[in-house]
Amino acid sequence: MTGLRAQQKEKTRQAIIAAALNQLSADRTFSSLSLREVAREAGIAPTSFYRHFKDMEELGLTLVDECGVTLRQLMRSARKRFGENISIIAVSVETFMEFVEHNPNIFRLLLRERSGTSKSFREAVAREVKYFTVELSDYLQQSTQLEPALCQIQAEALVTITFNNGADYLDADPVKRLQLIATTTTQLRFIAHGAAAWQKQSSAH
Amino acid sequence: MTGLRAQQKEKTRQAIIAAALNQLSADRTFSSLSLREVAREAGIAPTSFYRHFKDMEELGLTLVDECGVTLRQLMRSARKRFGENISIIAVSVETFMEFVEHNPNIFRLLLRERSGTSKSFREAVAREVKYFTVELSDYLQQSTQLEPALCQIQAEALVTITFNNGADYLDADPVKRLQLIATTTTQLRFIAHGAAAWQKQSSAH
DNA sequence: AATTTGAGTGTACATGTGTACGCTCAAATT
DNA sequence: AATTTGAGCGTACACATGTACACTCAAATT
Repeated sequence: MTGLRAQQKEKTRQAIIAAALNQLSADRTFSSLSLREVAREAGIAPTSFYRHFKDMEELGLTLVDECGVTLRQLMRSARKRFGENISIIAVSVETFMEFVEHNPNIFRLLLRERSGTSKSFREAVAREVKYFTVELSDYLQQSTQLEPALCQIQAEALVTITFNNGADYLDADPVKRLQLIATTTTQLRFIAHGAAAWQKQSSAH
Repeated sequence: MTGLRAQQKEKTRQAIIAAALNQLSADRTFSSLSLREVAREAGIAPTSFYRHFKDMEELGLTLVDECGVTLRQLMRSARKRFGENISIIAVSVETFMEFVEHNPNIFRLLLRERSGTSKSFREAVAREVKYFTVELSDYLQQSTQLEPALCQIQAEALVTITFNNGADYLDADPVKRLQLIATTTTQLRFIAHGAAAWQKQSSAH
């Protein structure tokens, strides 16, 4: 009892999402997309759009949420790859950059709307980044024995660096991409090292 | 021989710039501004705009450049405040956040157009960030004796962290702002500490 | 079999946009 | 004093947008 009707609806809903994602590129902000254009590419009349989303904004928030799901899957897969003969930092960076490489448009959406025009967008992105940060902070806490507050600050720095280098990765050629992975890894190690030293120093004050 | 005519022109040119800056706010991207609207606020006819700028894009690039000038002035003043009884990291963070506080709209412009739609915009912002990074890297090199490559990577990380926390600073209330200054300072120290340790470790390999 | 529902359509409209074109008239140049 | 220049104006146009409204017609419900 799938509901043949509901099935079709879901199908065009996906077509709308796909059309929007497809139009998000290096030179297209989400807010520069038009309802009509998205509808056109999805193969429906402009007014049919409203059967699925109240707004372009509602569509955008859906995309951000979808992105969050993908990112969390990614993190799970990263944890699986860790432990053989590769450090947690290296595997995280590599996995993240793979994500960027395979989902450039949706990553660009996150990147832009993080400091974008719509408050609910900014909040949605902040939420996704927070998931990312909290899980990392928890991981650091159990694996490094550092103070919670320190883990939190450290995690925030790690995420910031990774996220931003991801942005550069988007526009880089293959050679530059390898360099970027190396640079990012080094910068993350700076932070990890510095945080550990910080705790030692302050507890031995 | 100022040219009374040229004086007037400069005046309306500044009016255009002021109007654009004024319209850039938390919920207005540069690309969402319209020529007509800017002209309206500047008190001129839409078509008069073209006497001053070829494009909205040309206006935007002018704003970015103006921002660069302001930023460099800021860095000079930061260096003057250093050395009394405050560390270079602390004074840099404070100065930067002051800049953000006093020029929220222009900082938002930088922030957004960095990953924005127009290539020439992205390049212009990248150029300004690079000035910032290079000067910092030079400073690190002469004051810490670390390898040039290491200084460069370190400077990039420092700038990334500062820039991003500046973005959060924009939307924060006064209490959160003080916290942010403290957090940022700590994160920068992590990096500085980590970079120094990195060099020791690798030279003693 | 009769009725209700709702996804998708097509038409229509008001609004805002960038910019082409020809004008004015005061400042600058000759 | 005569001429040139150019900042600013007003009109006009073609175009794209969001969405209101009344519709169809097949699937779902009764």
